Amino acid sequence: MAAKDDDSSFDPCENNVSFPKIEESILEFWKQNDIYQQSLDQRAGQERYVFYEGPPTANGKPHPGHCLTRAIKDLFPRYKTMRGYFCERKAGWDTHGLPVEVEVCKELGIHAKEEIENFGVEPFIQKCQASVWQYMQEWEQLTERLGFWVNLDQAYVTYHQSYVESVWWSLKNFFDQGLLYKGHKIIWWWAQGGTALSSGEVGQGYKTVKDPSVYVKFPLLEKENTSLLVWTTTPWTLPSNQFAAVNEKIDYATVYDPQEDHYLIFAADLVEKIATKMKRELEVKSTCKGSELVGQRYQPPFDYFYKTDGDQTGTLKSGGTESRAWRITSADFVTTDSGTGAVHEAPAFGEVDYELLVSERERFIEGEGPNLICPVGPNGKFTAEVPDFEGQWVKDADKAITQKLKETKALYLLDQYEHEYPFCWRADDDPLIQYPRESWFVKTTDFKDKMLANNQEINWLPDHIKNGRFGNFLESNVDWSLSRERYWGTPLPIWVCSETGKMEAMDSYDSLIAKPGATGMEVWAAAKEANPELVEDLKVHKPYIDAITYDSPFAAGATMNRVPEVIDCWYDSGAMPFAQWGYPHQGEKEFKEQFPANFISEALDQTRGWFYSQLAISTLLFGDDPDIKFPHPFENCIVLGLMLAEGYVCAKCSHRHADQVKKCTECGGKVSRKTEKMSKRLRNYRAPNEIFDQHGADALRWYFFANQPPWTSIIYSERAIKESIPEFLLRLWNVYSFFVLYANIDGFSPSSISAAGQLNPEAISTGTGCRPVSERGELDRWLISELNQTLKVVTERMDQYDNYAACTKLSGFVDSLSNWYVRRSRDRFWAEDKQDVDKLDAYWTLFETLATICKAIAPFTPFISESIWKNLTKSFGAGATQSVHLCDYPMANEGLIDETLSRQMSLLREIASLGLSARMNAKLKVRQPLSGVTVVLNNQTDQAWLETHDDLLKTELNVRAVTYTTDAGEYVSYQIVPNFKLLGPRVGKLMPKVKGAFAAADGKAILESLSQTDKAVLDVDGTEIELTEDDVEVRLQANEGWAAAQGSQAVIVLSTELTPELIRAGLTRDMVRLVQDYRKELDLRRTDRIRLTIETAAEELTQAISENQDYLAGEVLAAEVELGAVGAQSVSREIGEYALKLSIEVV
RNA sequence: GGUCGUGUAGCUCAGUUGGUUAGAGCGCGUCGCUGAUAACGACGAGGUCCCAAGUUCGAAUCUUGGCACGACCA
Repeated sequence: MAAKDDDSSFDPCENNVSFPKIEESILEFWKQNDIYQQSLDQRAGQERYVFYEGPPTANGKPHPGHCLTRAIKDLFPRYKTMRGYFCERKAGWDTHGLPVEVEVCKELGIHAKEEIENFGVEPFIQKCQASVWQYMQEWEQLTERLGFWVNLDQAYVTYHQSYVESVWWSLKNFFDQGLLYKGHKIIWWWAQGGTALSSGEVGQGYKTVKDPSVYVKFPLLEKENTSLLVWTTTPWTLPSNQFAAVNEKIDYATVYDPQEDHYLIFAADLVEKIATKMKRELEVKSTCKGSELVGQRYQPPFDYFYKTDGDQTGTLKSGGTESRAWRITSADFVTTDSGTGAVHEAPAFGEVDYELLVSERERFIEGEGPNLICPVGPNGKFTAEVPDFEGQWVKDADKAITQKLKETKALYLLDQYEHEYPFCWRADDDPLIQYPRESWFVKTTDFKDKMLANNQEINWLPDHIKNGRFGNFLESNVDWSLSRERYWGTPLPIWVCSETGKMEAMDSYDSLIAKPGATGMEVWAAAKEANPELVEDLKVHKPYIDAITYDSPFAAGATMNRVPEVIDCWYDSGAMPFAQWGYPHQGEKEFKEQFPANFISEALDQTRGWFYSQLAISTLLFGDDPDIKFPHPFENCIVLGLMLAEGYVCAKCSHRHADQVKKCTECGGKVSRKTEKMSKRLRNYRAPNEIFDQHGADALRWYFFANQPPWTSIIYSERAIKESIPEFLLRLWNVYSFFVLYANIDGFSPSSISAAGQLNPEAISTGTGCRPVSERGELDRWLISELNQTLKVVTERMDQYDNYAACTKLSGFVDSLSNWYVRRSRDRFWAEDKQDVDKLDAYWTLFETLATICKAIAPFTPFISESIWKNLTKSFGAGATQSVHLCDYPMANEGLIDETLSRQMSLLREIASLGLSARMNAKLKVRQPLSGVTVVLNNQTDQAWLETHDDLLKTELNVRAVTYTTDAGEYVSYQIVPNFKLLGPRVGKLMPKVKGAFAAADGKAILESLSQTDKAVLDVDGTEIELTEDDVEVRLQANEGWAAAQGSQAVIVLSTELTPELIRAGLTRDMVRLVQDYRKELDLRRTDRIRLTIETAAEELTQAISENQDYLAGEVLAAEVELGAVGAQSVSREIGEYALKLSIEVV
C-alpha cells in the first residue's frame, strides 16, 4: 500500500486486495505500538468486564474448533472494551492429566503403569512437564494470527506452584469440612493405566464392539433337572458370580428342551426367540411371575468360592436366616429387551450389581451378609483365587472361560452381541472394566440444591442448556470421584499417620515444611542440584512431594506420609477462578476484583467438564458466603456447537477428496458431500494456518460470527469461508476503495476537522463544507438514518450476546450502503465542480459512515477495520486516535433515525426493482431509454414523497418520465383481501365466508366507498359486516398485455413504445460504452481528457451522435467529438448492425 | 433405553407474540452494467416448511404421537 502520491489524503487502495497481506501488516502495527496494552490502560479504573479463559492443553496441535472458541472469546471482550469496560484477559494453560502422560508414554514407547515405574517416576514427570509446551509456539501463533487479544505473557499454568497451592487450599477446605472422603466404589477402571476415569472421560471412549453373548445354565438346587437360563456379555465375570436377578413383574416360562432332556426357566416373551436361535423346539410347560422365583438357590457355573462358602447362611434383620449368596433375587433393571430376562450378578464388576449386593447386605444383621467377591487384581488379571485363569487379562480370558463352560455343559448358547462399550479415550485399544476401588470423593451431592440454585441464575446461551443438558446433569449429581492413581497431576495434599491412620490436609508447601519434624525436602534439593534447569514448580509434584514426611501429631513416634494419589485435572481447571491468582496465598485483590466472570465460552463438550467443575468448586467453596451472590463463578456462558468437517466422499470406493469434485479421481464413481466429525486421522479439514494464508483471519472470524448462531454445529468448510468474503468484507472494501479513489481524484480531504480524535459525528461536523445532516439531501439523510438504526440494533443484540443477529444487521447495512447509496450517488461524486454542495455532502456522508461502520465492525473483523481506520485518519497524524480499537463503540443517535424515510426508501427501492423486473420481462435492456413508467400504488400515503424522487427512478430505470396514477383501471385490476389479523378475532367462524365475500366483491367499489365515507359494508350470507380502511388490504393485479410488474405495494407499467429519438439515445449510450472500453484498453487514466473521432457510414449513428454530442462528450471526458475519417490509430467496432471506427487522442 | 437438540429451496441457515404471496446468502439460469472493473448489479427458476392427528375462523409457528439425524448419558 505504498503511497504513490503523498499529497493525497488517503493511500490509494490496491486493485487486487489481499486481506492476508493487510492482516500481517496490522499485526505488526499492533505489536509495534502495543495497541492491546493501550486498549487496557485506557480503561483502567473503569467498571470491569470479567472474562475467564478456559485453559486449553498445549500438548496437541490446535485445530479449527479452537479457532471458533478463540474467536468468540475475543469478540465480546473487544466489544465490551470499546463500550468502556476494563477487561483484562489472562491466558491460561491446562497442563496436568492423563492426556499428557499418554503422550509421553507414546514417545517412550511404553504403555502400562509398571513400565512407567520401571522408567522412573522422576524422569517421567520431568518429561511430562516439558511435553506440555511442545506445541506452545503453534498455539501462540494461532492466538496471535486470529487476532485473539489475550495476555499470554502472564498466563496461568496449572502446574505452577502457586496454582497447585491454591488448589490445595480449596481441598484442605473441603477436607476440614468433611467434604473430602475416601470411598469404596465401582468405577470405570483403566487396568493397563491403573487408574479410574471420570464419567466425562468414559463418555468419550464408547465404541461399538462385538462381545460374546453367553446363555448359561444355573441349575436350581431345589428343582430336579431344571436350570435358570442366565445371560451375560462378560463371561469373565462368571467366576465372580454371587446372584442371579430376575424381575418380579415379568412372566417366566419353564420350558422343556427335548434334545438335552432338561428344563429351563427364562422370560416367557423370549421363548420363541431363543428357540429360533437354538433351532430347537422348546415346549412351554408352565409359567410363573418372577417373584415366585426369588429366593431359590442355584449352583453357579464355577465353584472357586461356592465350594467353600456355598452353604453359608446369615441372620436376617427381619428374623430367620437365608443363604448369603447364589440365589435368585429381584431387580427392576432386568428387562426382556435382550438375553433371557435373567441376569448374572457379579457385584465387583458392575455398578448396579454392586448396589444390589449392598442392598442384600443390608437385609442381614451386621457382619452376616454377603461379602464382595473379587478375584481380579487392579492390573485386570485374574488372581490365584481363580487358578484356572490366573494371570490372564480378563478380556482375553473370555474365550477360555467359554470353553470351560462348554466342557462342564453349563453353556447353553453362544452368540455374538453388538453394543457400545467404553474404551480408554487415550488408548483406543484398551477396554475399560468396572472395578471396585478405593477412591477419594468430593461430597458434591450435599450441595446439589445449591448448585441447582446457582445454575438458575446463569445466563446460558442457548438457554435450553440451563434446564436441559446442564440442569439434568446436576439433578443426577453423584459425588465427584477426585483421585487418580497416576503421576502427573496436582498431588492430593493429604498426609496419613503411619500409626493411627488419621489424616491432615495441607494448603501450601510452606506450611508443610514448617511442620515439626518435616523432612525429605533434600530429595528435591538434590535433583535441582543435579539439574539446575529443573523448574522450581516441580517440587510440589510427585515424586518430590511424596518424599516429604513429618512427625505425626496423632501418635508419638509416628510419621505422616502423603497419600499416593494425584487429582482429576478437571478439578485444576475448575479452580481457575481463584487459582489463576494463587488465591488466597496471594492475589487477593485480583481475585476479589475479578470474581465472578461476566463471560465465558467453550464448546458443548465442556458441560460436564469445565462448566461443571467451575460451578461445583465455586458453589462448595463460596456458596455459603452471604457476600457472594449467585451466579458464580460465571454469569453468561455461550455454549458453542461442535465443529464439523466437510468432506467429499466417493459413494463407490469411499475415497476421500479434499475439494469438491463430481467424479471420483480413483474410480470415477459419484462423489457426494458429507458433513462429519473432524478427525485427525481422516485429515478431513484444512489447518487453520492455510485458511489464514489464503483468506485471512477476518474472513474466518466473520464466517463464524455471521453465518449461524454460535451454538449450532458449525461446518468448517473452506468453500463457505471463502464465499462469505464477497458478501461482506469485499463489499465493504469496495465501498471504501471507491471512496478513496474519488476523494483522491477530487482532492477531498477531511483534514479540516478540528480535534479529529475518534471521528465522532460532532468532530466530523467541524469539517469544511460539512453541513448538518438535516440540511443534506434525502439519500444522505436516509443513509445516516440507516446507520444509526444499525448501531441501535447491533448494540442491543451484542448486549444480549447475540452476535449472529448483530452481524446480520451489519451485513444488511453494508449491502444498502453499496447497492443503494453508492450506486445512486455515483454521479454526485463525478460532478465537475469540486466545491459543489451536493458533492461535498456525499463525501462527508460517506466519510462519516465509513468511519463509524469501521468502528462498529472492529470487534468482529479487527484487521480490516484497523486498516480502513488507519487510512481514513491518515491526514490527521497524531490528531486522530491511533487505532480503531482504542475508540469507543459508536452508539446510535436516535434523533437521526427517520422511520418514515426508511419506509419510503424501501418502497422506492421496491418500485425500482419492479421497474427492472418489467424491463426484463419485456426484454428491454436498461441502456435503451424509454419514454416513461406509470406507477400504481396500493396505498397513496407515500406518493407525494415518491414524486419528489422521480429523478432517482428515472436514472435507475433509464426512463424519461415517471407518473403516478390512482385511476389505473386500464393497467390493473384491484383485488381486495381481508386483514385476517383484525377481522379474524371479530368474525370468528365466519372468516372463511368473509374471505369468499371479499373475493366476490367489487374491489374498486369498496375502495371508493372507503375513501369517501371511511367505511364500507360487505354482505356475507345476509349478515352485513361493516369494514373500515384497516380491515381491507389491497392487492393490485397487472392486466394482461402490458409490460408490467407487480409487487406487494405497487404495480409498475412501462411505456414500451420506442421513438426514433429514443432509439438514437440508446445508440449513444452504446457509443459511450464502446469508448469507455477503448479508453480502458488504452490504459488511460480516469482523469485524462481526450479527442474522440468516430467514423461511420451509418446514418442513424451519425445522427445519434450529433444529437447527443454533449452527453457523449461529458460521459467519456472528451474535449472534442469529431465525426469523420479516423487516422491510423483506430479500432473497428459494432453497435448492433452498425459498423464504426474509433480513434482516441489524449489532449 | 434415557435426556437434550435439530428437521424450512441444490447447500448453509433466518423466520419475532399463530394471520393467508414463507425469506436471505451461496450455487444455478437469464440478462444487464462497464469511471468500484480480475469488480458490480438486476431478474428468474427452485419449497407437500419431516409425517400424522389435534387445538383454532386460520398452523412452518401451539399440543400430542411417530420418523430421521446429531450430541450427551446409560
